[in-house]
Amino acid sequence: MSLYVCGATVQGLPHIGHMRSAVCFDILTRWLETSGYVVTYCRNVTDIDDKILRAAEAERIAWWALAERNQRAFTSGYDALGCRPPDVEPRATGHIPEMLALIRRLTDSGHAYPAGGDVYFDVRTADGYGALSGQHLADMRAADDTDGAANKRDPRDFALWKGAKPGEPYWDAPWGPGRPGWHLECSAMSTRYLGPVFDIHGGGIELLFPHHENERAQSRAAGDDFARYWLHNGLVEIAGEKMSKSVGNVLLVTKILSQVRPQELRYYLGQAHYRSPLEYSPEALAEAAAAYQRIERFVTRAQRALGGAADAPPAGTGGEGAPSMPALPAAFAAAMDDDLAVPAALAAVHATVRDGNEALAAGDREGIACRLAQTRAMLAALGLDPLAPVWHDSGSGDRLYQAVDGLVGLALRQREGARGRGDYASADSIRDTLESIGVVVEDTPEGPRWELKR
RNA sequence: GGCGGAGUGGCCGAGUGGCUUAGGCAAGGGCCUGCAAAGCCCUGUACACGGGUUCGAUUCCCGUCUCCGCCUCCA
Repeated sequence: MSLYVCGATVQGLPHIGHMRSAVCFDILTRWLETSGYVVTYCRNVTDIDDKILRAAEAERIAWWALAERNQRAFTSGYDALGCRPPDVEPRATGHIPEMLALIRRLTDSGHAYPAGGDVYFDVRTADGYGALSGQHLADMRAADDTDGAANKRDPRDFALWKGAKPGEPYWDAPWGPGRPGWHLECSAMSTRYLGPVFDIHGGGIELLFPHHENERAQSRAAGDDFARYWLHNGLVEIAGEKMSKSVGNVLLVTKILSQVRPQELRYYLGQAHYRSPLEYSPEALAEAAAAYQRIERFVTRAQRALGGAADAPPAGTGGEGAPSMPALPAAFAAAMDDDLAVPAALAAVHATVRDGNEALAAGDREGIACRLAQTRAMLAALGLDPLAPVWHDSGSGDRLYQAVDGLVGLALRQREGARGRGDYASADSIRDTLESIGVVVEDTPEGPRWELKR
């Protein structure tokens, strides 16, 4: 199964809208793999465009340094949310020869024409232009396109190659120095890695027109069959408006991650159906975090009840263990098979968690083990296994944790002593003190437990 | 003006022609607990509005209103 997703134009820092797209397609690839497909996942990086040049100029740094820096920020965002890296992440500037070759095919076949240093795609020569997005050429508003409008045969024609203006970076080309048009980049890179026909092309819904329509038009005009299926994720909105750089209402990933843990943000972004718009609110984010914590608590309690030792992660978590697949509940699989109905799939997760909690209350080890395995398998398919290594720091924090655990243990022993004497005032005082420094105490049949307040 | 999507109970968010109480969060009651916490059980006003089809519509059809996206760079 081959998958191409439009990644970021690295003009700025990643916001949670970018992350939603990444999470949606990460869930898709995980589910395809869980279903037995071998997936080749390609997500591009647009590292040259007008906005990048402008931003670099404003910061007085090189455009490529700005692009590189922002790309790293995107990568850390994807990593933090447990999105597995694509198999290939091509950058536009690394594929100029492929792009020039594609333009050549289009000019040779009469679908493109050079004009004034640019090269344009002639949309009137494209069969079925508009079919993907349902647009009709006649009904479309003419773009008040700034550059090059005068050179176009038709106002709807779009640039495959943009002639360099003075001071702009450029690559040499038969039509004069310049740089590739945005739509062309994706056509060239997707077919370079996935072949002239591939299975799924994804991206945000705002890319449907003109970006994807144009990709499709030029690739098919060049003789490539191109994508078999198109998937578009809905946008994240704030106060009834889409979140975007151009609107100026972006919520940066780093900012949200100072409020919730990455796995909670992932749960939030992934819980709505991928095609639905997602209206952001701090309350909704907090609810998602609470819902995830409920699942997580079951997993940790079940682990503990079964004797603790962390077992191998279930299939699909990105671990390289043998894919010994625990049985996924049928309701979960059916939901995921139905156009990736994650909300319904999560209902199956919660039902299993409830069963598991009942098993815990009853001390039914077999029931606990079964529900734990099922829950983790389902969560792994969503990239949300609470025990997956991605969510846990390793190394540096351990000694500190040991020290804190020892100190808290000391306080808890004193509290147990007070409770044993019936001195509940002292016991509660100790509990309150611990809570005031962020340590939540919970009494269980096996003795007190503590964890950091979230 | 054209194209596409959406309006569901306090909130988020699924779904279906007549029992899905979807699920979660929040709220109230109960069990458990020294008290809590966690967990489990129970509980509530829902399907934008107006018509129509139907034995029956939140679910189908028509109309109206509102919102969002795209038609220009954008996950």
